[in-house]
Amino acid sequence: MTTEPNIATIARRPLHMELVDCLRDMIVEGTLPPGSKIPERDLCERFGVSRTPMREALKVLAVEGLILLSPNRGAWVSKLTIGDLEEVFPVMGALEALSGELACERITDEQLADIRAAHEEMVEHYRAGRRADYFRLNRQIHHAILEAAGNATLAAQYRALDARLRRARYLANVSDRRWAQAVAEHEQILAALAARDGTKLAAVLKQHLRNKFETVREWLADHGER
Amino acid sequence: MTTEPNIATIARRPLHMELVDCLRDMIVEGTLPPGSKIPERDLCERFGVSRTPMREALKVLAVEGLILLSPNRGAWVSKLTIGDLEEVFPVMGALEALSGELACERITDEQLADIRAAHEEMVEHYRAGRRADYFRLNRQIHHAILEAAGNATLAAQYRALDARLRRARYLANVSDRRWAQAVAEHEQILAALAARDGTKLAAVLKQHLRNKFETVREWLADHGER
DNA sequence: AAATTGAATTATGAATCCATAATTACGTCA
DNA sequence: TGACGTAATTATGGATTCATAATTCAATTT
Repeated sequence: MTTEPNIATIARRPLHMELVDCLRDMIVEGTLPPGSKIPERDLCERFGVSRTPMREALKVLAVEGLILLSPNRGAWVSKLTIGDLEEVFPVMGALEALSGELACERITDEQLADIRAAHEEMVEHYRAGRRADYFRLNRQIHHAILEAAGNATLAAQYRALDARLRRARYLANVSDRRWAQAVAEHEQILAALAARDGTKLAAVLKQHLRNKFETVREWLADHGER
Repeated sequence: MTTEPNIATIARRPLHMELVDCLRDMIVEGTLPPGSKIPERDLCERFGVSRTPMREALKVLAVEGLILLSPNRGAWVSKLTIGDLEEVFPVMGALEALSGELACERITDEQLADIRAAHEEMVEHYRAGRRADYFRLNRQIHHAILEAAGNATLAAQYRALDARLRRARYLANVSDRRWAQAVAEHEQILAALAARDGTKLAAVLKQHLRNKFETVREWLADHGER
């Protein structure tokens, strides 16, 4: 929300914010694997900070849903179960659809051009089989659509959920068939955006999301966290 | 998410959680008015706690969006502007619609009966002009629908946004016209739920939400926080 | 009189310390 | 050998302390 303390400030970021970003990355990238206990003291030593900012950071990550705090027992990295997945999917679907509708109302030609460029580059990476680069551009495109929707509240909500899934998406390798399908969907996404067809875009994005979810679901079923 | 530390624990709640709940209420009820600075030290004395748990609580509330932290400058209660409102509305609308659809898929006859009972009581309060009691039951009904939807992720997201608006809804007096309209909509909500008509319920809930928003918007326009 | 500088005050950020709950390790007994 | 109970250890929750950034306010200058 919009409460600005009177004066714009340049101050350096507090330690706990720095820690939140570091820890979030560590969780998303699997350095801190799901279900593992978070060794508060060890982390403090590793980062060279005292427990106070670390504890503040853990409180923040708990609200974001990435870790779970148990009174007097410490912090655990939250697991992602198939059940969780089935809960998160409809919520993200609703948000994703909304982002598509809003983006079509508001996107500028310039923003569209940027997305188109990223799309072309992404397709190149797909053709060359460069998974990591593909994923980077993919993320960038979805981020840009969210940006074009021009709704900070929506973006924040979406990103919070996305972070919880990204851990699994990070590990799950898409099959060739699903990958091809995803690229085809991206073509449709671009077309709908260009036509400013919000209803269409919402539908495509939702389908695209389902694709992602199936990938994660299969991975979870195999590498089973229960 | 579902990570349970191995053993279920009965332990007493940490202080900072207690504080989060207290402060959230104080903000929602206007004891800490929007835009005001939060006097950390004073609050610590008032509650008889040290600064450590208080600061942890402030971090949590900042993630929830109820307060705004400025490095080295302290915490302010976030304001709600009309611009914020227009951002939050579509997001809540999407979540509200989803909750309606899911509730229709899953609600049990027993849950429906409870909601019907609450509805009857609420209508009584409306007829008698008891605003406070009406609001309490109203909130209870919406809570029950969210419960019936059986999606904890959805519920958490919705409640976070709702808390940010409740401050204004708390103060804004609905006009007689809007109040009557709201009650009429609640009749429709009940009917759609009973018929398990998810599409219909989603539409009604969304319209109902718009009603609420217009009330808040008018109040904001008058008692203008910009 | 208004504005600017600098000292005094106050509040925040972070580290350390202490009490207590939880876990682990060990020893005893069935 | 295995289960139980108790002591030792460890980790967490909370209070306190210290350093530093921000604010206040008075004094000086224009």
